[in-house]
Amino acid sequence: MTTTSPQGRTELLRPDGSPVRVLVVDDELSITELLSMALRYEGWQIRSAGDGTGAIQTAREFRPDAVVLDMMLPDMDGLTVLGRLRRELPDVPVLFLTAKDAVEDRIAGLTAGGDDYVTKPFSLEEVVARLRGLIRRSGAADRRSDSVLVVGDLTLDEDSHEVSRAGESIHLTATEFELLRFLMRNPRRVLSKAQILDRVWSYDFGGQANVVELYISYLRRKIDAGREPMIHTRRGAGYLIKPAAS
Amino acid sequence: MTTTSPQGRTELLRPDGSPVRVLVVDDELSITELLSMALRYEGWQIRSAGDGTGAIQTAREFRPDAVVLDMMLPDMDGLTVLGRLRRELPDVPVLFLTAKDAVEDRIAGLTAGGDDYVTKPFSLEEVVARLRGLIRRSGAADRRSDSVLVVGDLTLDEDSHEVSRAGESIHLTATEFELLRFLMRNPRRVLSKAQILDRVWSYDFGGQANVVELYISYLRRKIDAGREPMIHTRRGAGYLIKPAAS
DNA sequence: GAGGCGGTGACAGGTTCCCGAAAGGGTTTC
DNA sequence: GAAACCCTTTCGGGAACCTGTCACCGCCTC
Repeated sequence: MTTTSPQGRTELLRPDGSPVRVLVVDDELSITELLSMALRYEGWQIRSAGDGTGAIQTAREFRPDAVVLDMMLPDMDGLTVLGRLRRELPDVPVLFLTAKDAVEDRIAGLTAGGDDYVTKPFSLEEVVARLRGLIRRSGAADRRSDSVLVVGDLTLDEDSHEVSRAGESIHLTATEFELLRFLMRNPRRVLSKAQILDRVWSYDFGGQANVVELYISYLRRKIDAGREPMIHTRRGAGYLIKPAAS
Repeated sequence: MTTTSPQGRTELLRPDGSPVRVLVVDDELSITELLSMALRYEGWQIRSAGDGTGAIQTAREFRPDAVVLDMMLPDMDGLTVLGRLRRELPDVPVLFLTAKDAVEDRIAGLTAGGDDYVTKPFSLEEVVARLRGLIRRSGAADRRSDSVLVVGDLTLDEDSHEVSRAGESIHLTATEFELLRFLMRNPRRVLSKAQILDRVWSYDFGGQANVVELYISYLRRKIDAGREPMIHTRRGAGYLIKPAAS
């Protein structure tokens, strides 16, 4: 089932209409708070834990529909936590958080069971998108919620990462894709450069806000080139996307 | 739920009909008083605090629907206050106040959870508008309150910053937009130049009052040009906006 | 008809935005 | 392991745009 959130976007709901529940496990408070805020904003119900023991306990009574799990916890190994989680909740999908340089064989095979992972530092759009994918595929949310965003004659498929305008396929780089996804998930709403930076770039990105301008210009070249423009600047406010015919 | 206030404007209310509650936190008394007055005028119930400790205490018993939080407090770091606030009130949206030149990395990630910020010096219209947006989106107020102001055949969308008259789209600059928003939120009421200056321009604006006349003339050119005028002068009193056919 | 108020053109200064160029880092290919 | 390639980011110039001041004129009020 999908419905329209207070934000005006469609959100995932369980078949019974109650909000999706997500458990966030990380030992860094700043990370759990960042994630909790972002995921709550999706309309999901969030609990967090700071270590493996707490994670198992919380999982037992909270019965989440998905888990975000840092592989690096103070009290026990990520794989151990995973094992115990699986005993409690055999079918719950898990999104792993790993350090960028964490050896790949530690996480090799983890996605085999339908789980997924992202490396730190991550962007919130990425985490939200992967989590949505996991929940959708797990069947915890209604299947009718599909993965295609449509704004005017522009479509973006979150599953296949395919983008097309007026039937014509468009190739985007990873960053361009995430930027466009964020815009399209908030159509007709002005998004400030700060908001865009906060959602699309990694939380530790220290660079200039003008990467946003640059990537907007890339998107325009690929999406608006020679057509009625869909990406609009609101000077002093931000950017927004809307169907061309209006 | 929306209702009509004594001032004749529609205002946000909680689902149970009680007024929205807002906590204002700033160490400068002049700022908390300025904001308290402006927000009370919106029909909201206001409490204020001058430091982080007071903020947490007040939040605990006042249970606000939104918080205005200066990032620069005497006793503790803004992020610390935020963390403790979140523990008390996980879902309350926060509007941050930051110095214009406060480096962007201090506020990085803050908009991610759906929170927002304005830089000092701010205009009251801006603060009120953002706060309304936050409260609306948080679901604390009734969903029916939407983001579109309508006066006659003139509409203004606070989300997309779109303005149109008789279906025809009109492009406004940021200042023009805030001025029109203020007029449209007070239709059929004369607003003095002093009131307009106080609400639409920053509280430290030192310039001539004739910027108001200037911007009124800009608005007329864009909104009333070649049409039945909606913006009217009340000589010696101020300006007002009303539907053309009356 | 004098004085005050309001409207608007012209303009300067500042800000914001766009995008070319190029560097740095990572990945793929051979 | 080197070369080639792609992606991301920084830098910076130039253009476009926005804001507010000043000056002048016209209209309203008394």
